[in-house]
Amino acid sequence: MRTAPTILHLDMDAFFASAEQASKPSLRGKAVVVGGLGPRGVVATASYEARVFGVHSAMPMAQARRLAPNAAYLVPRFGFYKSISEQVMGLLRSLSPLVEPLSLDEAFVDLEAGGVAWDEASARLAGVKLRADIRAVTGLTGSVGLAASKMLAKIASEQAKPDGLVVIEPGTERALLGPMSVRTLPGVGPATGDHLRRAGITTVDEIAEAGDDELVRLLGKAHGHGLYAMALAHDERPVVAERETKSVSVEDTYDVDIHDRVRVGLEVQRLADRCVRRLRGAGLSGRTIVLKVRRYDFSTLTRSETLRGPTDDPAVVREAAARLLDAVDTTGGVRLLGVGVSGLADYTQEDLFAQAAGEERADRPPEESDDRPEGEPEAPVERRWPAGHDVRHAEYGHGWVQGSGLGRVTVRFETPDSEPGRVRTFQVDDPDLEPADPLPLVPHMPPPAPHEPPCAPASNEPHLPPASHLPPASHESPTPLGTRRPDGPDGPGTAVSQDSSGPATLPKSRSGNAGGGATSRP
DNA sequence: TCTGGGGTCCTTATACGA
DNA sequence: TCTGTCGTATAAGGACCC
Repeated sequence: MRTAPTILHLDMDAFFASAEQASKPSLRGKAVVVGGLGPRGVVATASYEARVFGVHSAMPMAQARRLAPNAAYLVPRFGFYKSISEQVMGLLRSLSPLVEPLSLDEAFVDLEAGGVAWDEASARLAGVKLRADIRAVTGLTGSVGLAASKMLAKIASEQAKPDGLVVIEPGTERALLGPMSVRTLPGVGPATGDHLRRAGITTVDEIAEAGDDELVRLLGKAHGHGLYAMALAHDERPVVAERETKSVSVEDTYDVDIHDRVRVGLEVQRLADRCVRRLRGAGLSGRTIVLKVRRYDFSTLTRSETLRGPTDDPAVVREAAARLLDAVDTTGGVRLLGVGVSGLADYTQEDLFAQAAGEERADRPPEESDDRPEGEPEAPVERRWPAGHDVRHAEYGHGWVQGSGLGRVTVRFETPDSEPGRVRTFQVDDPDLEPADPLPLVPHMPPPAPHEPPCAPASNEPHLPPASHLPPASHESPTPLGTRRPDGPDGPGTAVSQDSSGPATLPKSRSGNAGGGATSRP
């Protein structure tokens, strides 16, 4: 156990929702819910304003809509979040080479390995600077926990939320942890929590009192030993930078249960192809094919088959998945299907074929293109406008989809550094309207990373000057609410005019940030 | 109106060869 | 040679995490 709080845990605050608010001025200070919008969607992230209504992650979307009917409901844009995440991870890696990302919005950093911190004062300093850098580079806030172990650093960042920093000083861990709920400890979810409660254990102290043997008796060897150690604040897990992938899988939940057996078979084939595409994209192959079926009553079963050797051949995976499906009773309907591959190896069959037998590939079908059901005519390419996605209009410039339906799409025209914009409605097939990449959240980002997706160049739309033309601090909006751009009728009655007088949750100015957040590398 | 998607790890049962 | 045992692989399910 370390003697100084040199493990840092970063957790971005309501990440997806905050990113959307930063990207869309009209949503700042408002309830925003990001998640699946279909009839079976769940909440991925709710903004703090939405949490006031009781909305939280993993809640069914229908329930969220009942609790917060006036919130903005958006579909997740993972590419956008990933590009922000890469900026944040870059900042973390400037602190230490030992960074362990847990997800797009969370990571551990070993500050000692980076040489930037060895005692409490230096660790705190690194945490403070990190938070400032994140704010400057992304415009978003993150919470930081510092402690002598991973578990405690994570608990600290949880306490720091939102937008804070908490240090747990070595020596104070037991006293801090003792009165907390068992659910605080990593690995204790609803089931284990219930299990412990039935045994009369509800606090961390009570786990410690119960003893190692009792925990193992209740929860089994691995879980029991592990939990007992955690309760004593013993956690020696190292920060691990590189984790190798153990499995690759794809799954779909359908808006309505599928009853048609033929259709089930076709869906499984599609999923197998998608899975292989992902597998190949990662340069991997695998031996074990897994089929997952969730039935109408939510009962879930998996069937798996292990091949003699690893494959990344779509035909092989499709056939294995089809065999596995043969052994599953789907009467009553299925709500979810999934295909996965595990037992991964580090090469692709592509390589082997290329080496061994390059010629017999000719008769294989072109597998990349068959996501589309064959026989599908290509003509009726109904353009889809997912809520929250960026668009560009030839005349009105950059905006985002506020909603669509009945052949029309409603767009709000605003950019991360503009005032809240106005709303207009178009036909879904309006030729002047096209999908666009997200704009950067902060004016001219520090190092224009070469691998950055094509969201880099700021708008060249004449009505909305690029952010870099604006004065640094409080600028006048080129399109203040209420002023009109030339011509065009206003949006229809569906447009809700929004009061933006409330304080923005997110910082817009980058006052006094000399380095632009580009921290020096050690 | 219920309950996503992509993972990880653990437990238990079973088969099999030495 | 028969039987029990041990270790390993496989299969299935469950809990948990973000």
